Amino acid sequence: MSQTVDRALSILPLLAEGPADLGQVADRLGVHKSTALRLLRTLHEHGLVYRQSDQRYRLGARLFALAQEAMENLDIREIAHPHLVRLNEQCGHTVHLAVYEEGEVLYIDKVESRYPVRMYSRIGKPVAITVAAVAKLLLADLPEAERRAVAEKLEYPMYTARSTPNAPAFLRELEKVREQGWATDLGGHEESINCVAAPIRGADGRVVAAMSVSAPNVVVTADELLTLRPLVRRTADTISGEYSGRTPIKEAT
Amino acid sequence: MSQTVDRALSILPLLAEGPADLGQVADRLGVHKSTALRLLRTLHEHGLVYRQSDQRYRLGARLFALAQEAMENLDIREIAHPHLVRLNEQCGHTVHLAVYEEGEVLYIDKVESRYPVRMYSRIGKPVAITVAAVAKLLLADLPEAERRAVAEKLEYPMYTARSTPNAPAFLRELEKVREQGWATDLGGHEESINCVAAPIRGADGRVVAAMSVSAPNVVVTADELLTLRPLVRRTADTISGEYSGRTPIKEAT
DNA sequence: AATGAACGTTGCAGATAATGCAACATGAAA
DNA sequence: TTTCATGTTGCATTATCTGCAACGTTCATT
Repeated sequence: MSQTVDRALSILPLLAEGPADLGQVADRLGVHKSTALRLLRTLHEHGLVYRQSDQRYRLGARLFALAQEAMENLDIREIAHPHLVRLNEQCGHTVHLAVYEEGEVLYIDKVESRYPVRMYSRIGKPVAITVAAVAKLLLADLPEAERRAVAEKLEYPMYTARSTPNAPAFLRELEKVREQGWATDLGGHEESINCVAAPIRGADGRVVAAMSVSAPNVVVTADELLTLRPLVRRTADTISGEYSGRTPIKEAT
Repeated sequence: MSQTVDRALSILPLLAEGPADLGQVADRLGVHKSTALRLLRTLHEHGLVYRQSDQRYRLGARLFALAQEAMENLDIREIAHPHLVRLNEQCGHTVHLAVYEEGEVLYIDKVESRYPVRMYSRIGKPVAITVAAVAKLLLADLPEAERRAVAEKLEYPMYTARSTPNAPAFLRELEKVREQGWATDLGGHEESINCVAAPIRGADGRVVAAMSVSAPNVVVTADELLTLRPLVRRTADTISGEYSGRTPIKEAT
């Protein structure tokens, strides 16, 4: 809707792929170098873009700070966190919290069981939307039309033999999930990992978030993991209750 | 340098404080509502801004994804990570990796010892720059003039009685750190936590990152922690060597 | 050492594209 | 219902962005 801003913002995903110099940016934007320069300068002033020692541009530090603040402002995350921790203490496995937003599902919290490996690589990162248990719950709650639209537009990578293969299969799965009110991912993303998930609902009954417990086959079998379903569900319901009761009046000045 | 883009980008930090409606955004930008609307729409199309159910705007999901990708593209992080893990295995304590960027110091990696508590609240978040051991190392390496300028502009919050109180004290500390080539934070941020840090240098000798080991008093005394200094330093030097040797030719197409 | 290429940078004139206005639409409150 | 607040659209004005061409630098090559 605003050409200049549109161009400027298009630079960000471009730089996300890796550092680029002025010429490359200008080319990929389809504008003159001087134009690209001025856009980059503006992005730079706002800290969204950084100029490294070799003169090339890459994404800047302010971006992290913004993402952090945004994350911390999410009401659900704040409310849910202690419950996720408690659940983790009870069952010992990894616990996730995820939300849906315009075609994407992303983890906004995670409590890990054992290994502290690369935790940051997950939170904030888009979820494998076609297979993750939390994604199924979040998508299953969308209005029929939107659900269809999203499902059609997705890609269906076969992470494993059990991955959801295509849109029709996905929609069927969503329908099932919708009816039963919980979801699983049994080796659909990584061969040896299973998950059970439950929805967190707002006051109006709409699903506002979803949480899951994940564990590798070597620790517990899928069947054993499924015995946790009532516990997961109870936790989710507790969070739902707390979230619904709350009046989030926050008058920013 | 570009007014339109400048205005649009100013919306982001504004929304980072919390959700806001059209009127509030327009007011704080000092522009007409219609203008603000069009800017917000453009931000929205790029996923940087999300419109929640109550019509108010808040920061969007794409921001997280961008921050993620940006982080994963940092060469130093990639190179350093395995070494951080190894160090963690050897000493058992929390290990941090941080970089400096235009007035800010931020953690870009972390390997935690025990509790998986709120790891995400740290990575990507600006560091307590006036007290953190890694921050001292990074700032100590700046050219005299810039170091002064940064030090003058900082705030000096007294987290504890041992926090750096003001700019002169900070500059003295930086001078000391600069000479000795390592740094500590002994209860300057949180009363019971101590850190030892060492610099990671590029081929030209400039400090490109800093790493530290942190542990609470209850686990090891400050003196005990300081015995780890050689180990930390050796690890940092190893990373330095690996980072310098590398030719980072990455022709993005 | 000198030449040339590649890249980043600046000033300028023209024209596109952003702005504010005013009117309309919508929905909530009185 | 009326009223108020908020979001939205079309349009004329003009401020703002664009592309050009020339200049400055740096680096590699001859």
